[in-house]
Amino acid sequence: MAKKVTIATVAKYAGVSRQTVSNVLNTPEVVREETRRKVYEAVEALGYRVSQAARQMRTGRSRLIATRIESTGDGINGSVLDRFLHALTESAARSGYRVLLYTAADDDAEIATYEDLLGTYKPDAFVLASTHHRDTRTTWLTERRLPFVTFGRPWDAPDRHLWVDVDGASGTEDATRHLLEAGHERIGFLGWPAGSGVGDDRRQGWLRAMAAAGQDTTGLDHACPDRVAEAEAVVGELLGRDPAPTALVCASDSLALGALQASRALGRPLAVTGFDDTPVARAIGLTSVSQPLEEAAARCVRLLTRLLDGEAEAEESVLLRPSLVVRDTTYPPT
Amino acid sequence: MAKKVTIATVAKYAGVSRQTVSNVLNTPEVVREETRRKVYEAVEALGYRVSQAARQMRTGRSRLIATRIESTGDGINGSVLDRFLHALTESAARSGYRVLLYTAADDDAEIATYEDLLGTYKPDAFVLASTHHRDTRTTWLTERRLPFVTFGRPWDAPDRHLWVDVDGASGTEDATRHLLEAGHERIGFLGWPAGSGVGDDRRQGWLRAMAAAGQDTTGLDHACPDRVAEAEAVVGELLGRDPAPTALVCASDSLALGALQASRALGRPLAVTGFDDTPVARAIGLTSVSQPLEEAAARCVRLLTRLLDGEAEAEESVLLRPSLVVRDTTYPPT
DNA sequence: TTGAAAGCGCTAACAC
DNA sequence: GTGTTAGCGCTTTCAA
Repeated sequence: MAKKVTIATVAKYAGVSRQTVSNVLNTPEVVREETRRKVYEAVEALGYRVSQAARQMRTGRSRLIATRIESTGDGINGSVLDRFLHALTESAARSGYRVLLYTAADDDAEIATYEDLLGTYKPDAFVLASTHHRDTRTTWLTERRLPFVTFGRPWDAPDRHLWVDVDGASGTEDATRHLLEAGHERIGFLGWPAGSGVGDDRRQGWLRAMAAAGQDTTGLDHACPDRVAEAEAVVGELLGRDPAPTALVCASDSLALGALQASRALGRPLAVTGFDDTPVARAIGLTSVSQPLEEAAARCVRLLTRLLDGEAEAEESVLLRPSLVVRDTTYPPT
Repeated sequence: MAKKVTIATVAKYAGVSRQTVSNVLNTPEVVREETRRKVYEAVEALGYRVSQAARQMRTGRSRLIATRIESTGDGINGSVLDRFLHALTESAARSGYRVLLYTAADDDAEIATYEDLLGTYKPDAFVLASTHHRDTRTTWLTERRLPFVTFGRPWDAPDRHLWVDVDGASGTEDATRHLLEAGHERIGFLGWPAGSGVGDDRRQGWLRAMAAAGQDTTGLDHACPDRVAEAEAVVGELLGRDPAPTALVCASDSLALGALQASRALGRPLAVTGFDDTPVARAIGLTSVSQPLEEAAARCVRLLTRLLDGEAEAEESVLLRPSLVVRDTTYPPT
């Protein structure tokens, strides 16, 4: 292992004092051009890197962003958070931060983890995903004035915290409009049971588009848990009705996959759209709403760095527009 | 923000010296029972947590394990690494370590990241996934005597580093045997082009099982890139031949999904097995080989902690057996 | 067993 | 513009 190269090594090599090196690194504008160059050369030649631990002891900042990695759950939709996490890691690195991972079974466990982390690794900020009604995590963090951003709106109140989210309603609205343009009229919605922020939001988009087109939606709004098998059952029953919907806007790719399987099993054509543009959608050629996850992650990091640099107040939460990825399995109306 | 509680606060509260507190925390057996209890109480009451930064300055150990988060790629198989990462985070936490994330486009970029990370955050160890032929990362780390484990065998040589892996051949062997027992004889294999360690390993299992059953495999070994669409095309062509295979062991769920779609599109029954038991397999009822990822992650952490505690030499790499998850879509032979 | 002293590498204050 | 001093919180000597 190469011997340690500290700020003192660099100073000696460059023929300046330790402090000057520190200055060059942290407030370069305060050092004379030539000195600065000498120091940079020394840093380069020696392969010097600031020790985070030492820096943290002085500044109290760890340049660490902590976030939770979720258990994949259904797994089809889970991949969305994984892609977000990947993008977050990349964005954070670009801003000089690293992502520290933790797991937690529920909100309480997560809060306990905050306490532990804050005492030990002292992350500068948290990124929370999967916000939900009555989210205790955000209130806990807010009360302690800890910097954080959520990927997902606060669904309860016009909360006093920063967030980044994707406009789900706009996504399902696009999907519905796409089906309307293809000539469909009886377009159903398959979502999750009412009460979830995300799910209800996606339902709104469908309602909006249908209303705009002057279509009646009675008897077309359906819900079931986010599992393929259940969706298949529900849709199977649906297709037996008269009149049956000719198209279905789904709140997730899992539901959409179930719907598609039901329609195939019964040999009854059904146009289906999903949500999240997961690998499965790509694989089976399903039209789906795609979230701009890279953009979302980048915005989270940006919000956070501003917040940490004290330029906070000016910043505002962000609502991004998703896009519809059209694939050709969507059957024409019969 | 609660005021800082340091080791000194605890010492005062417990009525002992600072050093005693440190002893209780690091080498409890050296402190008298009663004193120890007092200190623990103080720690509890004050909610004290050791500062990692300070500890690291003294000990040089960060209690950080660094690992790469990959871009989801195909996404169907990508979920395997995500589940592994989740499990790794959990296992690491149980051993008092946290997982630090980074991204890298290729081996060289990854090595550059090692240098950066080692200079700044000083992770105690690395976990590398997706090992491949001519892996420059492992040699780089080995040369510098940096602690690491790979999830995936070193495919080139009987390398001098620790690894944990899952026996892919055993998995496909089980799958093949399962199909044989169901009465199939012309069982094909659909894998990746020769040259990938993982892919070739999985092919071996199929060969082994077929040989054991006295089945001829000529003309039954197929390969294509790991994408659903390509698999669908390949299998579509295959089913047109005479005689066509009645069953297909696939090296991944992506390939299996493609195969299934081809068989459905043509209305030609085909029994298919996949690999990795991804969410998609679960969703569409595909029989698939499941990797024990939690176990694999736990073994990685265990190997690493031993290594870091100096009990290294005794440790050995681990080859785990996967299990076959049988689902009922597997058609009977015709 | 417990306590005192030193120092890990860095940066914020202040002096030069 | 540059150098000196101090100390962040901890653990590792060494002495009591």
